Amino acid sequence: MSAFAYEDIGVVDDRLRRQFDELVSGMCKALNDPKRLLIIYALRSASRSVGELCDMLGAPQSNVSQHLAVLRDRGLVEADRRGNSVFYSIRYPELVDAIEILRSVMGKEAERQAEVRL
Amino acid sequence: MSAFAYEDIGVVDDRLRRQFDELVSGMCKALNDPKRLLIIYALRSASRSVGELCDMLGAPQSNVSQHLAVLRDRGLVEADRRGNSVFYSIRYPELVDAIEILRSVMGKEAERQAEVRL
DNA sequence: TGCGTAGATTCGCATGTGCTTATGTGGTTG
DNA sequence: CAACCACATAAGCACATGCGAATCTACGCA
Repeated sequence: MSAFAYEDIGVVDDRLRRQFDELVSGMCKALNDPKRLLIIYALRSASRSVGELCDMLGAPQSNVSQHLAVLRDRGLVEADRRGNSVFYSIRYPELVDAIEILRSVMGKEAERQAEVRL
Repeated sequence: MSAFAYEDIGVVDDRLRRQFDELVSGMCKALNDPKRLLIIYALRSASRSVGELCDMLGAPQSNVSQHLAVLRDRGLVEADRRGNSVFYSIRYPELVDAIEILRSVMGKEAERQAEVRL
């Protein structure tokens, strides 16, 4: 594979590279955990307090708070204090769309793998 | 928050839980690395050999092969041996759509954070 | 002011992940 | 066959990440 092909191929430029670095550390990393996906899913239709999310997930409070911190620091969810509780809501509903695409791809891939095994 | 609220809230069932477990280990984990995103992006328009991808990413061959193994094991890319080289292509173009949604959300969030700092 | 509740944060640990170096393997060519 | 090429894989290390336990902070109320 000679260096002549470089022009045909195109080396990825640093701008795109940096953008994907940020994309991973900002969004993908936040979606890379089942509980965080469940949280986003739980907030899909309504905002919830931390206690409610703990009940829904069946996870200890500190754990849920830690996951919420990850989502909050990256701006994916919004915290709103009401009295003694803190209610969370998703800031970008499109996120759910992206997750749905991944779910659909996962479904197709599961089918394919089932076929292969025949 | 009393246990009475359970009926209003709804505990997430094990089915959804397992599905998100698989979603993370199957798809999200694969997308949780800048180089793997670059690989998918590079394969967006055409299939590429490992050597070409190495040139495009400017990464050592073993490293690229390892990333390709991650994508291949999860069925996100397809390997096709032609002579002495192996050409890879993406199996599900929708993946790029999902990535684009995340990119757009990242853009919005960057704007928002810039506003906050004013 | 003191107490109780809801939530956030810190710490230590076990586990996972990416990278480099080194080696193995399939296919082509002489 | 041997030499070579493109690629895959294994080993080891440095670093990140999720978790539970404990502690800290903010708010409401008597």
